[in-house]
Amino acid sequence: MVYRPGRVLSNRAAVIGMNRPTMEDVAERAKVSRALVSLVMNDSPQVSDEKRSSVLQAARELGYRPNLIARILAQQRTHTIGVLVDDLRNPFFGEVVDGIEAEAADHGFRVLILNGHRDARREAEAVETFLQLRVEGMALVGARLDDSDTARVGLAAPCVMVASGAVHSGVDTVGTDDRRGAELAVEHLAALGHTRIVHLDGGANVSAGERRSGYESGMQSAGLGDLVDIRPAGDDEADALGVIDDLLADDDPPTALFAFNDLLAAGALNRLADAGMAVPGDVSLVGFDNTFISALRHLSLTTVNQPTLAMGRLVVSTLLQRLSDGPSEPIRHTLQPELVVRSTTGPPRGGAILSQARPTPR
Amino acid sequence: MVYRPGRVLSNRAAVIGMNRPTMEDVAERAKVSRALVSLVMNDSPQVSDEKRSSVLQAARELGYRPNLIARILAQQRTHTIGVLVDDLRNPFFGEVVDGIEAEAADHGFRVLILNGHRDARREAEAVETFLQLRVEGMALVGARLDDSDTARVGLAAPCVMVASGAVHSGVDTVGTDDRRGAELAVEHLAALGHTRIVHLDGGANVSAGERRSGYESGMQSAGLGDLVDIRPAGDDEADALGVIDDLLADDDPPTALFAFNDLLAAGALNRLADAGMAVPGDVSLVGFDNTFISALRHLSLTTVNQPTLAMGRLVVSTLLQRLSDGPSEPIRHTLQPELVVRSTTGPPRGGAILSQARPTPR
DNA sequence: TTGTAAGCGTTATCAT
DNA sequence: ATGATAACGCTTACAA
Repeated sequence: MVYRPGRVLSNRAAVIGMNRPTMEDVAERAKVSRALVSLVMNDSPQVSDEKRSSVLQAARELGYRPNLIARILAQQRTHTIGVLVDDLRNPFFGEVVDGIEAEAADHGFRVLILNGHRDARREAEAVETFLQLRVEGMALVGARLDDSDTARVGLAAPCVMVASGAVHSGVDTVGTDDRRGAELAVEHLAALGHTRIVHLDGGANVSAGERRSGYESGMQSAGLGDLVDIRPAGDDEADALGVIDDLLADDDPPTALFAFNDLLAAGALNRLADAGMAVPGDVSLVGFDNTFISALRHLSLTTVNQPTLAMGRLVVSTLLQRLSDGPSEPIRHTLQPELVVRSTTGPPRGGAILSQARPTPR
Repeated sequence: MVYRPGRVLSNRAAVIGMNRPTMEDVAERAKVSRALVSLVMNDSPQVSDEKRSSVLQAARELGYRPNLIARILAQQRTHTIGVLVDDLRNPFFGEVVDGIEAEAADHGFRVLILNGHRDARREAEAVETFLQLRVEGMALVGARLDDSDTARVGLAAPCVMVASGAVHSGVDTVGTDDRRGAELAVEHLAALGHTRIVHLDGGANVSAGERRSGYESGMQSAGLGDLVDIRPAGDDEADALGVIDDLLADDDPPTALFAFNDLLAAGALNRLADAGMAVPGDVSLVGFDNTFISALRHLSLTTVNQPTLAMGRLVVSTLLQRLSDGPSEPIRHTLQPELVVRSTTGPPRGGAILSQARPTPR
C-alpha cells in the first residue's frame, strides 16, 4: 500500500468543510486500491460485482461524494459551458438560457451561469472567470463586450455571441436579424399611415446599433426622412423616457413610437398613460422580443418576435460544432424575426388608412 | 530543476484547448521557480521588483492564464457560493440574485448560478453539482426540495433557503413572512367589503403552503368562512386559471381574487379581460412579490412587496456567519411584507364601503 | 528573496 | 479484474 502521510486538517479545510472523505478513504475501508474505486465510481463494466458492491457500500457509509474539481483536473475536461447573461431580470434572456440548457443537457454538458449586470466591466470579469475555470465553450447572451474583447475571447475558447446584433469578429454568432426586425416594425407603422415615427433607442444594449440602423433604413425606404432617435445619456435606457413628454408637447408630435425592446416599450406605455395619451388612438407603439410581457392582455403590445428557444439550442450546437471542427471561419446563424401585431398599433388620427378591427380596444 | 517528463498532449486536451501554458512554462521562460511564479500571480509583497516584472512579462508573452481548477484543488478553497434559482424567467428571483451577488462580491466570493427549471428532480441534481464542485455555501432561491432533501443538503454544506415559505429543518432560512403577507392581502380585501374571496394557489411553489394558510387565517379572522382555493393539477399553476370562467358563471360569484404571485395575477387579469370582467369593478385582484410587472401602469396591480435586495444580501451574510460559526441552531431571518395598493382592488359592487378615488381607472 | 518538494483528489497507463 | 504509480497545475511549508 502506498505510503500516505496523515491528512492535514488545516483549520482552513476544517472550517470550510472541504475535508470530506476521499477516494483514498473509500479504498481503505473497502480494502481495495484507489484505482478500483475510481473504476466503480465511473461505473466501468470490468469490475467484479463483489468488489463493486463493497466499494459502493464503503462509499455510502462514509458519505463519499466525488470531488469534481479533482476529477476535472485529472481528466482535463470540464464538460461545462459557461453562459454569460447580460441581465437576469430581463425575461428575454431567461428564455434563451432555457434553450441553451435544454440542448446542453442533451449532449451531457453542464451549464454554469454568470450574471453580467448590464455592465461591460463585469462581463469581462465573468468571461475571465469562465476562462480560468476552463469551460469548454461559452455563450455570451447579450453581452456588451466590444469587438476587440470578443476577438480576444474567441481566441481563448470557443465562444458564441447570442443576440449580438452586430457581427463580431473572431467569434461565432447566433442571433435574430435585428435590422430586419426593426424594419418590419417601421414598415408596419408606415403602412398604417404613420409618418412621424420616433425610435426609443437601446443605448448600450448590444443589439441597439442594428435595430437603430433598421429603423433608419426602414424609414428611408418608406420615404420618411424625419428620423428622431431618443438615446439615453447613461446606461439605463429607461432614463430617456422623460423625453416622451416633451415630444408630445411638440407642434407636430410623433404619432408612433418604436421601442428597442418590450421592457422599454412597457416603460413608454407608462409614460403615455401618465400623459393621458391613448394607445393606439393618439400614439402607436411597437416593442421588440415578444416576451410574455407583451402578451399580457392589458398591454397587448405589438412587437417583434425572436425565436428564443431555437436560438438557445442553436448556440449549443454551434459550440459543439466548433469544438469538433477546430478553428475556421466564424459561423453565423441569423434567424428571422416576425412581426406580432397586437393592440398597440393602429392608424394615426386622421391618417390615410381606414381604422381596422382590433382585438381588445383599450 | 525538477524532472518533468514531456507534456502529454492527448488529443482530448488538444481538442478542447486545455493545453494552455502553465506556471511551469512561465517559470521556465522567466528562468525562475514555479513557486515564485505563484507568488507573483497572487501578488505577494515579498518578491523583488525585478523578478516580478520578468515573470509578468513571461506570462504576458505566453498568454498565461491561471488555472482556477488547479488552484482550488491546491488551496482547498473555492471562494464560491452556489445559487440555485427555481425559475430564471420569474423576475422576482432575478432580483433576489442581484442582492446575493452584490453582497458576495463585497466579501470576495464568486457566485455560480444553476437553474432549477421549477423541477424538484433537476434542483436536486443542481445541488449535487454544487456539492461536487465544493462550493463553500449555497443559496436555494425558491427551490422546491422537500424537508428530507434540505436536511441532507444542510448536513453537507452551509445552505440557506430563500423565499422558502415553510421552515425547513437543518438549514438556515431567509424569507418574507408569507403567511402574514397573505393575511395582509385578505385583510385589505375584507376591509373593502369583499366576502367571497378566492385564492389562486401556487401549487408546487415553495411558498405556496404558507400563503395558502395565510389566506385561510386571514379569512377566518375576518369572519369569512367561504374558502375557495384553486389549485392546479400539474406543476404549472397557470393551468388552473381556466377555473376562473366557471367561478364567474356561478350564482354567487366571487368578488375578489388573491393570486399566489404577480405572474399568476397577470394571467388572471388576462382571463378576466377575456371574460369581459372589469377590474376592480366586477372583481378585485391582489398579487404577490411586487415585481416590476405589477408596477406597469396598465396592470397597476395591488400586491404584496418582498424586500428582494435586502433578502439577497441577508442570504450571503447568513452564509458567512454560518461559515465562521460552524454548526449550530438554524438561523431564521424573516422580513416583513408590505401591502402595495394600486388599482386592481376596490369595493365590491354594492359593497358596504363607498367607492374611493383611484389613480387610473381602467 | 528564491527554490525544493510535498501535497490537493482524481484519472489513466501499464503491469500483473 | 486489480494494483502501482505517474500525471493534472497549482499552493505552501520549509530550506537555503
